[in-house]
Amino acid sequence: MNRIYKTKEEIIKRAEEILGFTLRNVINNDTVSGEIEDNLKKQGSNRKGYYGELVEEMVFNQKPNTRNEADFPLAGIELKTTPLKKDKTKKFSSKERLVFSKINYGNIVEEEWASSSFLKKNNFVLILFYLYEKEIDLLDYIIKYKHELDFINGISAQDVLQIQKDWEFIVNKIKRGEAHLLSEGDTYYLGACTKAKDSSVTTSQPNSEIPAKPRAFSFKQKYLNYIVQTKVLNNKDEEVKPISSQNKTIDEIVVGKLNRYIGKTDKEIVVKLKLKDFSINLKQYRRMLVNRMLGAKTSRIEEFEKSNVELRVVALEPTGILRESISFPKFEYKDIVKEDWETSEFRSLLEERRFLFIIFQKIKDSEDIIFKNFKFWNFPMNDIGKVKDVWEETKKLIKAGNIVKEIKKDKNGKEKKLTYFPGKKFNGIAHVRPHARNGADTTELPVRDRKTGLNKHTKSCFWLNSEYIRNFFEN
DNA sequence: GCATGATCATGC
DNA sequence: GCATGATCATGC
Repeated sequence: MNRIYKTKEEIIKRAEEILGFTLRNVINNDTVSGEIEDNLKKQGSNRKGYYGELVEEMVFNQKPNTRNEADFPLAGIELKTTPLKKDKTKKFSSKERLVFSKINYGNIVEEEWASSSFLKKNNFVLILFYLYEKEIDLLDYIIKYKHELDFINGISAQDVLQIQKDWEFIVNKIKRGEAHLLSEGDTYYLGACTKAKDSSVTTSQPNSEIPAKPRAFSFKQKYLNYIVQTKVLNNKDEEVKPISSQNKTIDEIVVGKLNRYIGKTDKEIVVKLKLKDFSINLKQYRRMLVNRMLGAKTSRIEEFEKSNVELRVVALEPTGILRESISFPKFEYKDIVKEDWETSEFRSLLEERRFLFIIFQKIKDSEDIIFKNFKFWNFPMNDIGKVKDVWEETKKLIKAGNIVKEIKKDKNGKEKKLTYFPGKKFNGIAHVRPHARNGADTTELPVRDRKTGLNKHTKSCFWLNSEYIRNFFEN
Protein backbone atom coordinates (compact mmCIF):
# COMPACT_ATOMS: atom_id res chain seq x y z
CA MET A 1 0.00 0.00 0.00
CA ASN A 2 1.26 3.47 -0.74
CA ARG A 3 2.05 5.35 2.38
CA ILE A 4 0.45 8.72 3.03
CA TYR A 5 2.54 11.48 4.61
CA LYS A 6 0.54 13.85 6.71
CA THR A 7 2.44 15.64 9.44
CA LYS A 8 5.32 18.03 8.98
CA GLU A 9 7.68 15.58 10.69
CA GLU A 10 6.65 12.68 8.46
CA ILE A 11 7.09 14.73 5.32
CA ILE A 12 10.52 16.06 6.27
CA LYS A 13 11.64 12.60 7.32
CA ARG A 14 10.53 11.23 3.97
CA ALA A 15 12.51 13.94 2.19
CA GLU A 16 15.58 12.96 4.19
CA GLU A 17 15.20 9.33 3.22
CA ILE A 18 15.51 10.01 -0.47
CA LEU A 19 18.57 12.27 -0.41
CA GLY A 20 21.30 10.79 -2.55
CA PHE A 21 18.81 8.82 -4.61
CA THR A 22 17.15 9.26 -7.96
CA LEU A 23 13.45 8.88 -8.68
CA ARG A 24 14.20 5.64 -10.47
CA ASN A 25 15.81 4.37 -7.27
CA VAL A 26 12.86 5.54 -5.23
CA ILE A 27 10.19 3.72 -7.19
CA ASN A 28 11.83 0.59 -8.46
CA ASN A 29 12.29 0.79 -12.13
CA ASP A 30 9.71 -1.72 -13.32
CA THR A 31 6.87 -0.01 -11.54
CA VAL A 32 7.13 3.18 -13.59
CA SER A 33 3.52 3.38 -14.63
CA GLY A 34 2.45 3.42 -18.22
CA GLU A 35 0.92 6.80 -17.61
CA ILE A 36 4.24 8.27 -16.49
CA GLU A 37 6.10 6.69 -19.37
CA ASP A 38 3.58 8.18 -21.76
CA ASN A 39 3.89 11.59 -20.17
CA LEU A 40 7.66 11.53 -20.30
CA LYS A 41 7.54 10.72 -23.97
CA LYS A 42 4.83 13.18 -24.80
CA GLN A 43 6.39 16.09 -23.01
CA GLY A 44 9.97 15.32 -23.70
CA SER A 45 12.07 14.70 -20.65
CA ASN A 46 12.56 18.37 -20.02
CA ARG A 47 9.21 19.91 -19.37
CA LYS A 48 9.83 22.31 -16.54
CA GLY A 49 7.66 21.71 -13.56
CA TYR A 50 7.01 18.10 -14.44
CA TYR A 51 9.85 16.99 -12.20
CA GLY A 52 8.10 18.50 -9.22
CA GLU A 53 4.90 16.68 -10.08
CA LEU A 54 6.79 13.41 -10.38
CA VAL A 55 8.40 13.89 -6.98
CA GLU A 56 5.06 14.58 -5.40
CA GLU A 57 3.61 11.43 -6.92
CA MET A 58 6.51 9.06 -6.61
CA VAL A 59 8.02 10.15 -3.34
CA PHE A 60 5.03 11.41 -1.43
CA ASN A 61 2.33 9.32 -3.11
CA GLN A 62 -0.01 12.17 -3.76
CA LYS A 63 -1.49 13.70 -6.87
CA PRO A 64 -0.37 17.27 -7.45
CA ASN A 65 -3.16 19.79 -6.97
CA THR A 66 -3.52 23.17 -8.52
CA ARG A 67 -5.51 24.65 -5.68
CA ASN A 68 -4.31 27.89 -4.27
CA GLU A 69 -3.02 26.34 -1.09
CA ALA A 70 0.13 24.60 0.08
CA ASP A 71 0.93 21.20 -1.44
CA PHE A 72 0.48 19.58 1.97
CA PRO A 73 -2.31 21.71 3.40
CA LEU A 74 -2.59 19.90 6.73
CA ALA A 75 1.11 20.17 7.48
CA GLY A 76 1.32 23.62 5.93
CA ILE A 77 4.19 22.62 3.66
CA GLU A 78 4.78 23.82 0.13
CA LEU A 79 7.07 21.47 -1.77
CA LYS A 80 9.51 22.72 -4.38
CA THR A 81 12.11 20.98 -6.48
CA THR A 82 14.85 23.00 -8.09
CA PRO A 83 18.05 22.19 -9.97
CA LEU A 84 21.64 22.74 -8.95
CA LYS A 85 24.43 22.99 -11.48
CA LYS A 86 28.16 22.51 -11.14
CA ASP A 87 30.26 25.50 -12.08
CA LYS A 88 33.76 25.37 -13.57
CA THR A 89 35.35 24.76 -10.21
CA LYS A 90 32.87 21.93 -9.53
CA LYS A 91 31.03 23.92 -6.95
CA PHE A 92 27.27 23.65 -6.79
CA SER A 93 25.10 26.66 -7.41
CA SER A 94 21.46 27.27 -8.21
CA LYS A 95 20.72 26.78 -11.86
CA GLU A 96 17.47 28.70 -11.96
CA ARG A 97 15.24 31.04 -10.06
CA LEU A 98 12.86 29.51 -7.52
CA VAL A 99 9.37 29.98 -8.88
CA PHE A 100 6.48 30.42 -6.49
CA SER A 101 2.80 30.80 -7.16
CA LYS A 102 1.42 32.48 -10.21
CA ILE A 103 0.30 36.07 -9.75
CA ASN A 104 -3.43 36.48 -10.07
CA TYR A 105 -3.55 40.04 -11.45
CA GLY A 106 -7.25 40.40 -10.68
CA ASN A 107 -7.08 39.39 -7.03
CA ILE A 108 -3.70 40.61 -5.93
CA VAL A 109 -4.60 44.29 -6.21
CA GLU A 110 -6.87 43.76 -3.20
CA GLU A 111 -4.17 42.13 -1.09
CA GLU A 112 -1.87 43.33 1.69
CA TRP A 113 1.55 41.77 2.25
CA ALA A 114 0.89 40.48 5.78
CA SER A 115 -2.25 38.61 4.75
CA SER A 116 -1.18 37.92 1.17
CA SER A 117 -1.91 34.67 -0.60
CA PHE A 118 1.82 34.50 -1.33
CA LEU A 119 2.78 34.37 2.34
CA LYS A 120 -0.05 32.04 3.16
CA LYS A 121 0.94 29.53 0.53
CA ASN A 122 4.68 29.80 1.03
CA ASN A 123 4.88 30.20 4.76
CA PHE A 124 6.95 27.02 4.98
CA VAL A 125 8.64 25.70 1.85
CA LEU A 126 10.42 22.38 1.66
CA ILE A 127 12.97 22.67 -1.12
CA LEU A 128 14.54 19.60 -2.70
CA PHE A 129 17.65 20.35 -4.72
CA TYR A 130 18.48 17.92 -7.46
CA LEU A 131 21.61 17.77 -9.56
CA TYR A 132 20.82 18.81 -13.08
CA GLU A 133 22.77 17.22 -15.87
CA LYS A 134 22.31 17.75 -19.55
CA GLU A 135 20.74 14.98 -21.54
CA ILE A 136 19.80 12.68 -18.74
CA ASP A 137 16.35 11.42 -17.98
CA LEU A 138 14.30 13.20 -15.34
CA LEU A 139 14.12 9.96 -13.44
CA ASP A 140 17.90 9.86 -13.08
CA TYR A 141 18.62 13.22 -11.46
CA ILE A 142 20.15 12.74 -8.02
CA ILE A 143 18.26 14.47 -5.26
CA LYS A 144 21.10 16.05 -3.32
CA TYR A 145 19.86 18.30 -0.55
CA LYS A 146 16.79 19.51 1.21
CA HIS A 147 16.18 22.89 2.75
CA GLU A 148 13.38 24.04 4.99
CA LEU A 149 12.61 27.60 4.05
CA ASP A 150 10.74 29.18 6.90
CA PHE A 151 9.59 32.64 5.88
CA ILE A 152 9.14 33.81 9.43
CA ASN A 153 12.20 32.40 11.17
CA GLY A 154 14.51 31.27 8.41
CA ILE A 155 15.18 34.53 6.59
CA SER A 156 16.82 37.57 8.15
CA ALA A 157 14.53 40.44 9.05
CA GLN A 158 16.46 42.61 6.62
CA ASP A 159 15.82 40.22 3.74
CA VAL A 160 12.15 39.79 4.66
CA LEU A 161 11.76 43.56 4.63
CA GLN A 162 13.31 43.73 1.16
CA ILE A 163 11.09 40.90 -0.05
CA GLN A 164 8.04 42.72 1.29
CA LYS A 165 9.07 45.91 -0.53
CA ASP A 166 9.63 43.91 -3.69
CA TRP A 167 6.18 42.36 -3.37
CA GLU A 168 4.65 45.79 -2.81
CA PHE A 169 6.48 47.26 -5.80
CA ILE A 170 5.12 44.53 -8.05
CA VAL A 171 1.58 44.87 -6.68
CA ASN A 172 1.65 48.66 -7.02
CA LYS A 173 2.69 48.35 -10.63
CA ILE A 174 -0.26 46.05 -11.29
CA LYS A 175 -2.53 48.52 -9.48
CA ARG A 176 -1.35 51.25 -11.85
CA GLY A 177 -2.39 49.09 -14.79
CA GLU A 178 1.20 48.34 -15.73
CA ALA A 179 1.28 44.57 -15.44
CA HIS A 180 2.51 44.45 -19.05
CA LEU A 181 5.56 46.48 -18.00
CA LEU A 182 6.60 44.24 -15.12
CA SER A 183 10.22 43.22 -15.23
CA GLU A 184 12.43 41.13 -13.01
CA GLY A 185 14.96 43.93 -12.84
CA ASP A 186 12.36 46.10 -11.06
CA THR A 187 13.03 44.40 -7.77
CA TYR A 188 15.82 42.89 -5.68
CA TYR A 189 15.22 39.45 -4.20
CA LEU A 190 11.62 38.65 -5.10
CA GLY A 191 10.95 39.01 -8.79
CA ALA A 192 7.96 38.69 -11.10
CA CYS A 193 9.16 36.16 -13.67
CA THR A 194 7.22 35.16 -16.76
CA LYS A 195 5.30 31.94 -16.52
CA ALA A 196 3.78 30.41 -19.60
CA LYS A 197 4.49 27.50 -21.89
CA ASP A 198 4.75 29.85 -24.78
CA SER A 199 5.99 33.42 -24.68
CA SER A 200 3.12 34.63 -26.84
CA VAL A 201 0.53 33.79 -24.17
CA THR A 202 -1.01 36.84 -22.55
CA THR A 203 -3.66 37.47 -19.97
CA SER A 204 -5.83 40.38 -18.89
CA GLN A 205 -5.01 42.78 -16.07
CA PRO A 206 -7.41 44.78 -13.88
CA ASN A 207 -6.56 48.44 -14.54
CA SER A 208 -5.61 48.43 -18.18
CA GLU A 209 -6.84 47.04 -21.45
CA ILE A 210 -3.33 46.03 -22.46
CA PRO A 211 -2.74 42.29 -22.24
CA ALA A 212 0.14 41.22 -20.00
CA LYS A 213 2.34 38.18 -19.79
CA PRO A 214 1.37 35.78 -17.03
CA ARG A 215 3.91 36.00 -14.24
CA ALA A 216 4.78 34.29 -10.98
CA PHE A 217 6.65 35.41 -7.90
CA SER A 218 10.14 34.03 -7.73
CA PHE A 219 13.36 34.27 -5.81
CA LYS A 220 15.93 35.52 -8.25
CA GLN A 221 18.54 32.96 -9.13
CA LYS A 222 21.15 35.00 -7.30
CA TYR A 223 19.11 35.19 -4.14
CA LEU A 224 18.38 31.47 -4.23
CA ASN A 225 22.07 30.87 -4.73
CA TYR A 226 22.79 32.91 -1.63
CA ILE A 227 20.49 30.55 0.28
CA VAL A 228 22.18 27.55 -1.31
CA GLN A 229 25.67 28.74 -0.41
CA THR A 230 25.03 29.99 3.09
CA LYS A 231 22.26 27.75 4.39
CA VAL A 232 22.49 24.54 2.40
CA LEU A 233 26.18 24.11 1.60
CA ASN A 234 27.65 26.33 4.32
CA ASN A 235 30.18 27.72 1.85
CA LYS A 236 30.55 31.15 3.29
CA ASP A 237 32.51 33.28 0.87
CA GLU A 238 34.71 35.59 2.90
CA GLU A 239 35.12 37.89 -0.06
CA VAL A 240 31.45 38.81 0.03
CA LYS A 241 30.38 41.11 2.84
CA PRO A 242 27.22 43.07 3.53
CA ILE A 243 27.45 46.84 3.73
CA SER A 244 24.67 47.14 6.27
CA SER A 245 23.20 45.07 9.05
CA GLN A 246 20.41 47.48 9.72
CA ASN A 247 16.83 46.64 8.97
CA LYS A 248 16.69 48.66 5.77
CA THR A 249 15.97 48.05 2.11
CA ILE A 250 18.78 48.14 -0.41
CA ASP A 251 17.52 51.49 -1.69
CA GLU A 252 17.58 52.97 1.78
CA ILE A 253 21.04 51.58 2.52
CA VAL A 254 22.52 53.08 -0.63
CA VAL A 255 20.79 56.43 -0.19
CA GLY A 256 22.02 56.50 3.42
CA LYS A 257 25.59 55.85 2.36
CA LEU A 258 25.92 58.01 -0.76
CA ASN A 259 23.77 61.10 -0.27
CA ARG A 260 26.37 62.80 1.90
CA TYR A 261 28.94 62.81 -0.91
CA ILE A 262 26.85 64.39 -3.63
CA GLY A 263 28.51 67.52 -5.02
CA LYS A 264 31.93 66.69 -3.58
CA THR A 265 35.04 66.14 -5.64
CA ASP A 266 36.95 62.89 -5.49
CA LYS A 267 39.70 64.61 -3.50
CA GLU A 268 37.20 65.95 -0.97
CA ILE A 269 35.71 62.51 -0.60
CA VAL A 270 39.15 61.03 0.02
CA VAL A 271 39.63 63.57 2.80
CA LYS A 272 36.18 63.05 4.24
CA LEU A 273 36.70 59.31 4.34
CA LYS A 274 40.15 59.83 5.89
CA LEU A 275 41.69 57.57 3.29
CA LYS A 276 45.44 57.50 3.62
CA ASP A 277 47.71 56.38 0.79
CA PHE A 278 44.76 56.58 -1.55
CA SER A 279 46.04 57.92 -4.83
CA ILE A 280 44.54 58.57 -8.19
CA ASN A 281 47.03 56.08 -9.55
CA LEU A 282 45.47 53.22 -7.66
CA LYS A 283 44.15 50.51 -9.87
CA GLN A 284 40.50 51.07 -10.47
CA TYR A 285 40.65 54.31 -8.56
CA ARG A 286 37.04 55.34 -9.06
CA ARG A 287 35.68 51.93 -8.35
CA MET A 288 37.69 51.67 -5.15
CA LEU A 289 36.56 55.08 -4.08
CA VAL A 290 32.93 54.08 -4.61
CA ASN A 291 33.47 50.92 -2.57
CA ARG A 292 34.75 53.05 0.30
CA MET A 293 31.85 55.47 -0.07
CA LEU A 294 29.48 52.52 0.24
CA GLY A 295 31.34 51.35 3.31
CA ALA A 296 32.31 48.07 1.67
CA LYS A 297 34.99 46.10 3.48
CA THR A 298 35.70 43.94 0.45
CA SER A 299 35.15 44.59 -3.21
CA ARG A 300 32.15 42.27 -3.37
CA ILE A 301 28.98 43.53 -1.76
CA GLU A 302 26.55 40.95 -0.44
CA GLU A 303 23.40 42.98 -0.96
CA PHE A 304 24.27 43.53 -4.63
CA GLU A 305 25.32 39.97 -5.30
CA LYS A 306 22.13 38.60 -3.78
CA SER A 307 19.98 40.86 -5.90
CA ASN A 308 21.78 40.86 -9.26
CA VAL A 309 22.49 44.58 -8.95
CA GLU A 310 25.43 45.65 -11.01
CA LEU A 311 27.46 48.66 -10.06
CA ARG A 312 28.62 50.83 -12.96
CA VAL A 313 30.79 53.86 -12.50
CA VAL A 314 30.38 56.41 -15.25
CA ALA A 315 31.98 59.79 -15.85
CA LEU A 316 30.07 62.55 -17.61
CA GLU A 317 32.05 65.00 -19.70
CA PRO A 318 32.37 68.55 -18.29
CA THR A 319 29.55 69.49 -20.68
CA GLY A 320 27.33 66.87 -19.08
CA ILE A 321 27.18 64.43 -21.93
CA LEU A 322 27.91 60.77 -21.40
CA ARG A 323 30.49 59.70 -23.92
CA GLU A 324 30.62 55.99 -23.38
CA SER A 325 27.82 53.53 -24.01
CA ILE A 326 27.08 50.64 -21.67
CA SER A 327 28.45 47.29 -22.71
CA PHE A 328 27.06 43.83 -22.09
CA PRO A 329 28.79 40.48 -22.19
CA LYS A 330 30.00 39.42 -25.63
CA PHE A 331 27.65 37.17 -27.54
CA GLU A 332 28.39 34.01 -29.49
CA TYR A 333 27.48 34.34 -33.16
CA LYS A 334 26.78 30.61 -33.25
CA ASP A 335 24.30 30.80 -30.41
CA ILE A 336 22.40 33.91 -31.37
CA VAL A 337 21.26 32.51 -34.73
CA LYS A 338 19.64 29.61 -32.90
CA GLU A 339 17.79 31.77 -30.44
CA ASP A 340 14.37 33.37 -30.52
CA TRP A 341 14.12 36.90 -29.25
CA GLU A 342 11.62 36.20 -26.50
CA THR A 343 13.81 33.59 -24.87
CA SER A 344 17.15 35.01 -25.99
CA GLU A 345 20.04 35.57 -23.63
CA PHE A 346 20.17 39.26 -24.24
CA ARG A 347 16.49 39.79 -23.60
CA SER A 348 16.70 37.83 -20.33
CA LEU A 349 19.76 39.74 -19.29
CA LEU A 350 18.15 43.09 -20.03
CA GLU A 351 15.04 42.16 -18.12
CA GLU A 352 16.73 40.60 -15.12
CA ARG A 353 19.55 43.00 -14.48
CA ARG A 354 19.34 45.98 -12.22
CA PHE A 355 22.02 48.64 -12.38
CA LEU A 356 23.33 51.05 -9.84
CA PHE A 357 24.94 53.87 -11.78
CA ILE A 358 27.46 55.94 -9.86
CA ILE A 359 27.68 59.19 -11.75
CA PHE A 360 30.78 61.36 -11.66
CA GLN A 361 31.42 64.39 -13.82
CA LYS A 362 34.77 65.50 -15.15
CA ILE A 363 35.84 69.08 -14.53
CA LYS A 364 37.23 71.16 -17.38
CA ASP A 365 41.01 71.56 -17.20
CA SER A 366 41.23 69.59 -14.01
CA GLU A 367 42.02 66.07 -12.96
CA ASP A 368 39.30 66.21 -10.34
CA ILE A 369 35.87 64.73 -10.79
CA ILE A 370 32.66 65.55 -8.98
CA PHE A 371 30.29 62.96 -7.55
CA LYS A 372 27.07 64.11 -9.20
CA ASN A 373 24.53 61.50 -8.28
CA PHE A 374 23.62 57.83 -8.25
CA LYS A 375 20.75 56.05 -9.89
CA PHE A 376 19.19 52.62 -9.61
CA TRP A 377 17.99 51.65 -13.04
CA ASN A 378 16.66 48.73 -15.01
CA PHE A 379 15.67 48.56 -18.61
CA PRO A 380 12.12 49.93 -19.14
CA MET A 381 9.96 47.36 -20.85
CA ASN A 382 8.27 50.13 -22.84
CA ASP A 383 11.36 50.22 -25.03
CA ILE A 384 11.99 46.52 -25.35
CA GLY A 385 10.57 46.42 -28.89
CA LYS A 386 13.35 48.69 -30.11
CA VAL A 387 15.99 46.39 -28.72
CA LYS A 388 14.24 43.52 -30.43
CA ASP A 389 14.73 45.32 -33.76
CA VAL A 390 18.46 45.63 -33.15
CA TRP A 391 18.68 42.02 -32.08
CA GLU A 392 16.69 40.69 -35.06
CA GLU A 393 18.75 42.73 -37.51
CA THR A 394 21.96 41.43 -35.96
CA LYS A 395 20.75 37.85 -36.12
CA LYS A 396 19.72 38.28 -39.74
CA LEU A 397 23.15 39.60 -40.75
CA ILE A 398 25.02 36.80 -39.00
CA LYS A 399 22.74 34.20 -40.54
CA ALA A 400 23.37 35.63 -43.98
CA GLY A 401 27.14 35.85 -43.45
CA ASN A 402 26.76 39.50 -44.19
CA ILE A 403 28.78 41.18 -41.47
CA VAL A 404 31.81 42.98 -42.88
CA LYS A 405 31.15 45.92 -45.19
CA GLU A 406 34.64 47.13 -45.86
CA ILE A 407 38.20 46.61 -44.67
CA LYS A 408 40.15 49.82 -44.23
CA LYS A 409 43.66 50.65 -43.21
CA ASP A 410 44.36 53.51 -40.85
CA LYS A 411 47.44 55.74 -40.99
CA ASN A 412 49.44 53.19 -39.00
CA GLY A 413 48.56 50.53 -41.52
CA LYS A 414 46.24 48.80 -39.08
CA GLU A 415 43.25 47.02 -40.55
CA LYS A 416 39.85 48.12 -39.49
CA LYS A 417 36.68 46.25 -40.39
CA LEU A 418 33.55 48.28 -40.99
CA THR A 419 30.42 46.22 -40.46
CA TYR A 420 26.75 46.19 -41.32
CA PHE A 421 25.78 45.68 -37.69
CA PRO A 422 23.19 48.17 -36.35
CA GLY A 423 25.16 51.19 -35.16
CA LYS A 424 24.38 53.95 -32.73
CA LYS A 425 22.04 55.67 -35.14
CA PHE A 426 19.98 52.55 -35.85
CA ASN A 427 17.29 53.55 -33.40
CA GLY A 428 18.86 55.49 -30.58
CA ILE A 429 18.58 52.79 -27.95
CA ALA A 430 20.95 49.91 -28.60
CA HIS A 431 23.69 48.98 -31.02
CA VAL A 432 26.31 46.34 -31.74
CA ARG A 433 30.04 46.93 -31.47
CA PRO A 434 33.21 44.91 -30.93
CA HIS A 435 34.05 43.86 -27.43
CA ALA A 436 37.33 42.01 -27.50
CA ARG A 437 40.90 42.16 -26.29
CA ASN A 438 42.09 43.16 -29.73
CA GLY A 439 41.38 42.60 -33.39
CA ALA A 440 42.69 39.05 -33.23
CA ASP A 441 40.29 38.15 -30.47
CA THR A 442 37.62 36.46 -32.52
CA THR A 443 34.91 33.87 -32.14
CA GLU A 444 33.31 31.43 -34.54
CA LEU A 445 30.65 32.34 -37.09
CA PRO A 446 27.87 29.94 -38.08
CA VAL A 447 28.22 31.06 -41.72
CA ARG A 448 31.36 32.31 -43.43
CA ASP A 449 31.42 36.06 -43.85
CA ARG A 450 30.95 37.05 -47.50
CA LYS A 451 33.54 39.79 -47.47
CA THR A 452 36.34 38.24 -45.43
CA GLY A 453 35.61 34.63 -46.31
CA LEU A 454 36.43 33.77 -42.71
CA ASN A 455 34.42 31.62 -40.35
CA LYS A 456 35.24 33.88 -37.41
CA HIS A 457 34.84 37.52 -36.46
CA THR A 458 35.94 39.90 -33.72
CA LYS A 459 33.97 39.27 -30.53
CA SER A 460 31.09 41.71 -30.24
CA CYS A 461 28.33 42.59 -27.85
CA PHE A 462 25.17 44.67 -27.54
CA TRP A 463 25.55 48.16 -26.10
CA LEU A 464 22.95 50.52 -24.73
CA ASN A 465 23.48 53.94 -26.26
CA SER A 466 25.11 56.52 -24.04
CA GLU A 467 22.52 59.21 -24.87
CA TYR A 468 19.71 56.83 -24.04
CA ILE A 469 21.18 55.98 -20.64
CA ARG A 470 22.03 59.65 -20.02
CA ASN A 471 18.34 60.55 -20.23
CA PHE A 472 17.61 58.53 -17.12
CA PHE A 473 20.17 60.40 -15.05
CA GLU A 474 18.13 63.59 -14.92
CA ASN A 475 16.41 64.44 -11.63
C1' DG B 1 31.69 66.33 -32.21
C1' DC B 2 30.47 62.01 -32.86
C1' DA B 3 30.18 57.20 -34.57
C1' DT B 4 32.52 53.25 -34.65
C1' DG B 5 36.18 50.14 -34.34
C1' DA B 6 39.70 48.75 -31.20
C1' DT B 7 41.97 47.82 -27.02
C1' DC B 8 43.59 48.41 -22.12
C1' DA B 9 43.48 46.72 -17.36
C1' DT B 10 41.90 43.98 -13.91
C1' DG B 11 40.22 40.02 -11.72
C1' DC B 12 38.84 35.47 -11.55
C1' DG C 1 43.53 32.46 -20.43
C1' DC C 2 39.52 34.76 -20.77
C1' DA C 3 35.54 37.77 -19.62
C1' DT C 4 34.38 42.18 -19.04
C1' DG C 5 34.23 46.97 -17.16
C1' DA C 6 36.12 50.94 -18.95
C1' DT C 7 38.14 53.81 -22.20
C1' DC C 8 40.97 55.19 -26.23
C1' DA C 9 41.87 56.35 -31.31
C1' DT C 10 40.66 57.41 -35.78
C1' DG C 11 38.38 59.59 -39.44
C1' DC C 12 34.41 61.75 -41.39
